[in-house]
Amino acid sequence: MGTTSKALSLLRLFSNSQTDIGLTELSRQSGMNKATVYRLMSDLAEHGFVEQIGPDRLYRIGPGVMRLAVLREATVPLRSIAKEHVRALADEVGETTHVSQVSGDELSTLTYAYSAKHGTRVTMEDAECLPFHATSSGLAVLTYANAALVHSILSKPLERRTAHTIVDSQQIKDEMKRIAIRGYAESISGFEQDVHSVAAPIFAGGEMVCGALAIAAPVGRVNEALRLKMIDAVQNRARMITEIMGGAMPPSPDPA
Amino acid sequence: MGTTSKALSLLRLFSNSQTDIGLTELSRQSGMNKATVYRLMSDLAEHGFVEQIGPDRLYRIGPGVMRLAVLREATVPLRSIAKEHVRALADEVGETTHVSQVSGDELSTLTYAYSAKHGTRVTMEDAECLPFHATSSGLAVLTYANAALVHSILSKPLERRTAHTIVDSQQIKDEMKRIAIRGYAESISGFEQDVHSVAAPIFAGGEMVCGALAIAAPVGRVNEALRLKMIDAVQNRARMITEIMGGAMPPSPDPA
DNA sequence: CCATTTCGGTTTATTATATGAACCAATGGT
DNA sequence: ACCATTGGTTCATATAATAAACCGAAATGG
Repeated sequence: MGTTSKALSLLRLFSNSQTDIGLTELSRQSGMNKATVYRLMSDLAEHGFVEQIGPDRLYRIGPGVMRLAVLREATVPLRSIAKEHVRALADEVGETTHVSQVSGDELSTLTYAYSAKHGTRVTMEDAECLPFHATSSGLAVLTYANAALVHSILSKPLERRTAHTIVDSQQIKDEMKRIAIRGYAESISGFEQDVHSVAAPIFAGGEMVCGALAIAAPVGRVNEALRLKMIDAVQNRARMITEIMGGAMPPSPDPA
Repeated sequence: MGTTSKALSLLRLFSNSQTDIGLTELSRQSGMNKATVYRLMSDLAEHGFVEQIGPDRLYRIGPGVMRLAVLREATVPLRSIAKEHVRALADEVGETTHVSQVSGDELSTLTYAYSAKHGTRVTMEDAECLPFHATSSGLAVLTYANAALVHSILSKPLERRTAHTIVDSQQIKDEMKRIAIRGYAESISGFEQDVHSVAAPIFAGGEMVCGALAIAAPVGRVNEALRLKMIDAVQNRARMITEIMGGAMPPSPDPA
């Protein structure tokens, strides 16, 4: 692996459950030598990708990423567009909604919204990485992703998140065929227990899938009426976002 | 220079006036060999920091930075806080406002807001890099920055942006002393012709300056009444943001 | 319509750079 | 007082980065 890749892979260790990490801990989790990590982190810090904070010199994501993010949004405004629609969709169906985004072989939450309609709701975290095989968003994306990404995901062993998680790659492929025909993906307790979610893909710049829009509700609340409403609403909204992003949904495959 | 630094420095070439750059162009502008740039960009692309787009394979900032940015905001929510106050301040004084953020030895626009009050206004661009010596925001930040940053900025030759730009480092230092006493910085046509701006520093996590809040108005519109209003308003708002960010303004130096 | 330039990408011998074990100094807990 | 950790540093060794030349494809232009 190249030196640059090593440096960038260190950034993957940061998450909302681990926002501040020390030098030794980074070394441990990455498996790299402490001296190496030190130099790499120094390079990253020099460019504002991380910063060191507090008396114990923990690292955290730095301000430099904000400039790039603002620039990214000025070029491809997925997040700002998604924010509006996620809000509107949450109000429309009265459940938690979110948009996630593909980056390489990762899928991460870009923005989400809660509905005030019910006292109980599915809760979300910022910048969470979602598994492709265990979430409706992941399956929606995977269905329309290029063969390289599909292979990359399905060739590795699939983590069992709950008793309902599908961990057999062939079953995933079969499900993808059905999703391609229906136009939406569905997951019942596949990622988190008691969460029922539906998702539809978002395309940008032609027929390239760039993410997914999803609705997540507590399993107990999803009767058939709500389910149909969720499916209908999520597809409509996803189509709207796709259109604004200058994307196009590829035609449904011939069911024959 | 380390390999990682070289890779990251390539990202600096992207700006709102140059969002998509080809391989050869990157090589030219960075001064690095084309093969080197190719490999570095491949590494960056692998991690989603850049992506290649279109038939001519131009590079642009990739989706991967969004995950980090969302994570950063979840940790240090400067942008989301700034957005509200920038909006409120623009409405309050009827002029363009913006918040910029320090990252290493760069200062970049984080968010801005226009006022609908007047037909003419100062316009802004996303993610623009501001010179420390020629903008009120830059001077506000520099005044409270650590000695290393001050030296780093003032030891290089200062670019003359307009006929009014101060390019003498000693004059900048003198001005910084005045700013420290007054608590705000002011620049009249120092960056762009016909723009009069005032700025106040924002602190986070103790007495560390992390950026600045500024108001920019057309020179012709700034009479003494408006000027005083701008100065008062920008300082008040900056204090509010600082407080929310858990920061503290260092005490004014003894005028003696 | 052919010649030329420019593009993104690739190869390979050379060389500069990254690496990691051992080592410090400082801090904190027992 | 001691041991275990921490962040950070050193330097001989080994590995990975580099740059010139090259390739095929696609524009460019006479």
